[in-house]
Amino acid sequence: MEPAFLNHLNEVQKVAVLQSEGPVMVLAGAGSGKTRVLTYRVAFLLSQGVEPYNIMALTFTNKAAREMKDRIISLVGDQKSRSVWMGTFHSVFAKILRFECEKIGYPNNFTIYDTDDSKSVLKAIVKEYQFDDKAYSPGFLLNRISSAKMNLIDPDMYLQDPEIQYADKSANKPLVGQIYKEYWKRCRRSDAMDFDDILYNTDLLFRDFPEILLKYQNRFHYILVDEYQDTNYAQYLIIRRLAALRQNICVVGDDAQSIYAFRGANIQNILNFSKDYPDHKIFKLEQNYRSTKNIVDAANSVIVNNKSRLHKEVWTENDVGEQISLFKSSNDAEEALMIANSIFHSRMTYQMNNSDFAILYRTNAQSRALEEAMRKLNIPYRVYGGISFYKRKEVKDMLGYFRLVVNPADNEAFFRVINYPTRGIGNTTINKLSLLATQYEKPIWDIVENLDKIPNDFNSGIRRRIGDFYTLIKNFQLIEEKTPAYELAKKIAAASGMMKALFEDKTPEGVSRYENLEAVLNGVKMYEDDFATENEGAAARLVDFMLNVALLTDMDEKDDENDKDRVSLMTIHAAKGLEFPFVYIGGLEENLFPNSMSVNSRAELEEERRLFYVAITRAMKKLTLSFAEMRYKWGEMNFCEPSRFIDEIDGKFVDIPRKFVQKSVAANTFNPLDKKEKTGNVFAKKQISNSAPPPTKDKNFLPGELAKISDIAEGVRVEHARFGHGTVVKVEGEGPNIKASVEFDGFGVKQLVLRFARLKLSDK
DNA sequence: CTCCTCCCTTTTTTT
DNA sequence: AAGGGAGGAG
Repeated sequence: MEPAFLNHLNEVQKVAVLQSEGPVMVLAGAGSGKTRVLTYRVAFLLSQGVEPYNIMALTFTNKAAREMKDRIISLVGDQKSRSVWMGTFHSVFAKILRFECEKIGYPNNFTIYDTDDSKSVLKAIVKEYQFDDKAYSPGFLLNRISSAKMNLIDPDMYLQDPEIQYADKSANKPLVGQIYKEYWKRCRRSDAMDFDDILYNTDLLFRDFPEILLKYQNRFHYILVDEYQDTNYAQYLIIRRLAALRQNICVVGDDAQSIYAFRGANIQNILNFSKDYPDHKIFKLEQNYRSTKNIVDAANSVIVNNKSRLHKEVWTENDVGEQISLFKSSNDAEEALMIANSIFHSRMTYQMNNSDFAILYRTNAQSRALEEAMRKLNIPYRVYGGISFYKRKEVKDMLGYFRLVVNPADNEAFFRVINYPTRGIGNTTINKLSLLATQYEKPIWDIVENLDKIPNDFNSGIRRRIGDFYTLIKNFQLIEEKTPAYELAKKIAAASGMMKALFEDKTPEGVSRYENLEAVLNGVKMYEDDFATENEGAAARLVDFMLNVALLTDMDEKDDENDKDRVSLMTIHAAKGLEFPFVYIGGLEENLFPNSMSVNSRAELEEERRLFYVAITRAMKKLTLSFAEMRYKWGEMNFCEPSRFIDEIDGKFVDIPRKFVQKSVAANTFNPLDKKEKTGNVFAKKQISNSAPPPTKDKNFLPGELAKISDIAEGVRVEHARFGHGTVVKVEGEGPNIKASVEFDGFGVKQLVLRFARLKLSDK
């Protein structure tokens, strides 16, 4: 008999859920309930008697996994749902590696290096080899290495591949392969895996050890993958291996929402599905339940501009709803205030909660101005992403101690804590130790451990200090296995001297840092409790906690139950999979969104457009777009052009105030080049003539009007609020910093920054 | 060895 | 705007 909860689904969703055996792909438009299908599928399987530990569900964030789990619990109960393997690719496979990695030469207390650790290793390599640190910046190298690993290319393959070598040589960076090899060696030596290694090594494990693969094939009878369009090659291959035996695999995805190509996501994975599983079934979910007709249609009108996409028609039976609003502001601070104001009023008018609102943006840096505005208007908010809790210095330091206790070979952890709090072991000493480690090809810890057996020139004072540090850490290493995580963490925190150092710092920052340390310890405690629930009361060790914490992001932080009613601020990437009644998208400007890094190729531009599509389709009831004419970047004010994406939305869905169009076109006259491009855009033209009469051509400006910057030229007569009338004698500078020297009648020559001067044209 | 100041780069998105 | 690195004083 079908469980009653299946009545919550529409016909297609239901069929997709009931098709529980064999390969299934669900292609689903935004808001059409794809996560719902996954959730109900798991619930359905459980209700049919499938054992929870036979199901693996991979999601994009830990938060998504947790929400799905809660939902399943509410459908079929706690007992049945608890031991479903649910989580991100990284967290699920890190867990498997913890059990199996000895096969591939890692101890099971391996460390997971985060991006900062990886960069720090790369920086050290470039420095030691005295390579050009401009050409070989850590960020660039990590990108290269990461792409290689995602495509399962190890250093030897990298060095032997003629195409890659040619590309690196042409880019004048022939040494990348060599650095990759050294980086690989050092990670191994430190018993450390970076994010990409988790996938690479999982694939390696399954590739080279068929008996292990078989074990997990027999373990996971049913495999479900969310956001399939964003999987990379390594993830694709792992899934294919695991599913090969039973072929009970269900993937859901939407090619129009693929926004992680920069992280190796490959749309090919969707196309390959049909080839890999000839017996597959495909279901298309095209009815949107989330958004108003206006929003759905506007999103469709944007995405048709992409050439590469699979055919899919998203439609809705929902109300037409309000038109999309467009805000124009003169700078980022004003934009933020407009948005904050609008939230304030909408919340009153429609009797909504703060949590019904979200502000989305392209880059994390944009959150600052928005936060200020929210504070000014006393609107509670939460920023997701940005500087995550686990990236703060004091938190990383504390975790550094934990890491070194759990894995003595972890060099990055060693560097981090050897002299913090300061214990008289300075850079010279650390460099010497580091050099010895490279010479002996050993972790630094081994050098420290055997300092009296190897020749060195440390004086007795330094030896004693190093010895003290060694003893401090060693004592904890010896009891790690037998001590529950929280108890050990508390001891380490106290003995390290960190608690004391920060407790004594009574500055506000110091107090907050101390609180952060307490939060870390609370985190250990909470983890220990969860671990006990999931493992029949077993006590978590610190090593378990560390594996988990390395893969947490602050998207995953649990919301404070008592303080949930906040406006959400996040990047569009982070907003994927979420929905809000009211959505604001800020910073719709050329070179910001689409980002200047992504306007050089069609593929990149199309990804930006998909990102815009994702942003639009987060909105349920009301969408507001916003752009500013000026914005701070790297501490400097810059002029901005409205984003081309605004023009791509069919004008009939957008509410453009009349005065606004005139002003906006006038602003564009500033840059003659851009104007040419704009008028060449049929969409733009049509939109403007649809919504407003053509703007007045203002060659014959009227005296008394505020002058446009382009009008200011040598010889022009102007009027200033304080200095009165005068003649422009010189114009210099560029963009926002254009200055004019004006000879005022009676005040002499003054230099004015035009964007502040508010000059009027004068006929006197 | 430690602490301070100045100068430099950095930001596109994330597990 | 802010954090990290280099360089100098104590």
